[in-house]
Amino acid sequence: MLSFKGERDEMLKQSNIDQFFQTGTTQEISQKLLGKIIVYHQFKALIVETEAYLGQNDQAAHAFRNHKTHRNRALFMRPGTIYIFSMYGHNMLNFITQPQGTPEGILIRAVQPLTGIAEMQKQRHTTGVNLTNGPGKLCDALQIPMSLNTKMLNQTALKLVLSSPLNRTPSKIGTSGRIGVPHKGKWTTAPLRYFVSGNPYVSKMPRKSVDHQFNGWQK
DNA sequence: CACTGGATGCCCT
DNA sequence: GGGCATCCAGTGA
Repeated sequence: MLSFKGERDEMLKQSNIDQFFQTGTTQEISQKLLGKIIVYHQFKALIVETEAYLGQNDQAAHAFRNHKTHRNRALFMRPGTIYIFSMYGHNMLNFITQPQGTPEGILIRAVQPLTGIAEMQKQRHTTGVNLTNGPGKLCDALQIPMSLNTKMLNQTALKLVLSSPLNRTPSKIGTSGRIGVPHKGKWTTAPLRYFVSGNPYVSKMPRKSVDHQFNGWQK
């Protein structure tokens, strides 16, 4: 009985996650993720850069031509599923969007650390923006393991916080083609990468265009 | 700052 | 055995 309210709250949160990841296009959800918070154990960080991958028609997506293997099976699961794959020895964190069976997802490319920064520095053997300004770097910094692949967000230690006083709103959302997608025609140039304009933790953000006062967030 | 090449682990053919 | 949704240190302006 005592746990009833707690369980109800958990179910509410879960249906919020479901809603969030299947309301709107994957491009729209990618932009809504900017300023939301990832929590993993003692680590908290703001999402500042995302990329949309659009399923079976997208030449750059792992699910291109409805390609399904053991490695990418998470893509075909429920919205809010965690998809992690490793490449060149680095883990990459993705969230699944759209109803089950539609293999679209969002790659988290960069975050701005909020808590656990000392531990991140120890883990990464570096400081500053290099802690988390890339998809492999942020998984290393937050120590996100492959074992979370195919798990649901918020059902393990890895949470996504959709509404909190710590969430921020970008002053301006920048777009570009996705990184590392060469020679794929319109899928190379399509503006499917989204970032908080002026945030120093965005990958390849020129030092010159950094907003030193607000890091690209609304006040 | 822009560009380069080597290291790297794991999945797939 | 190849390819990759990367990272880093090195070079040369």
